[in-house]
Amino acid sequence: MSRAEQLREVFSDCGISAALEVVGERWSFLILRGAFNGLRHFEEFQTNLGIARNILSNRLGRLVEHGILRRDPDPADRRKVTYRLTEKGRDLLPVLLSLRQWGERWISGHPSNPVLVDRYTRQPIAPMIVQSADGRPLSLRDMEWVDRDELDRESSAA
Amino acid sequence: MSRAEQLREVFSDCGISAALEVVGERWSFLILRGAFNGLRHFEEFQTNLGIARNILSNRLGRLVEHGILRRDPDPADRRKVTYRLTEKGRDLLPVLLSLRQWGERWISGHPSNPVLVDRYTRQPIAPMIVQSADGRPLSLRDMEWVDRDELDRESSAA
DNA sequence: CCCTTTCAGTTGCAATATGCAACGTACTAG
DNA sequence: CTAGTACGTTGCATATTGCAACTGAAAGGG
Repeated sequence: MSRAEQLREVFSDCGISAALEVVGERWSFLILRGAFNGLRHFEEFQTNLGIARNILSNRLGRLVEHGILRRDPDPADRRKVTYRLTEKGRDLLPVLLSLRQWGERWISGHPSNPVLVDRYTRQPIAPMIVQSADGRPLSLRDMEWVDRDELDRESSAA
Repeated sequence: MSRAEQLREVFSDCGISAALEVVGERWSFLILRGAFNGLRHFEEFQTNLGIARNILSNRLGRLVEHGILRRDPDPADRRKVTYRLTEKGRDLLPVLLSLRQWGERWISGHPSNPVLVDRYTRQPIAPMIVQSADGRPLSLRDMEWVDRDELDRESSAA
């Protein structure tokens, strides 16, 4: 095992590096965004994203491997292949929306199109926020990083 | 709107690609994770992440350029440089936490260390979820992608 | 059936990005 | 004055990405 691989091993204890191993490559998020917006087929992804065909092929394959997309032949047209989100893939929505809202606020400076709305009230969804276990919004100064063992000791001491 | 029109509209304008321009490169998220966990100095990032020095230098520079980190000389030791999150950087916390929680749930399979807790209740923060404007949790089938102009027409028609 | 087009890739090669080890420069500690 | 620390930079090797052309299977039309 190389030094780089060792380090990756050590830090894969953090969910972020674990997640990035799977969806951290270039184009992965944009492909997922496409999938959330209803893209299904290779040619749709390719023309809409403008991604190189070999890279698209590679990324779709990897997302399928990791169980984020499901790859099914189209029964109506046997040339076509349908890629769709699995539950694991759909569960990435908070990540995509957080990223999108941040980009809207700090980079592009205006809301994106299309808008994700509550189907019934027709209101756009709320900004993604960090909340306490009982649902209060928290800002960074209301929070603290605590070592897991330390936290266990605290609660057993109480 | 026809399906073809939908597809044309899907990528016209999206905060995700804007955000990825800035924080989408390899290591950027891990550097930010480090910053949120209290890393301040070049050598700290380097030894903790195991990232190559030239890449670290490049990424820190880019994050500073984009106003996500602030770079200050240390007044006590003029060899040292302090990198710290700006408000723009701190506002990436929902992205980092969503990603982390997804990685914990679907990849690593267990909670990461350290834990982010409510400073006062000592409870770990809640999972990141998508909510309606009035705070109800929403699942994907409660939501819908709508074109902005279309949404405006809906509300003026009502 | 034959010809053309569509779909989902693959291949070869050029351009970028990343990784590693060694080096440089400024500063600090002793 | 010397050794060590902090923050990089440089040169070179490897890996990833991008592009254009090509393939093969399967419609679709006449």
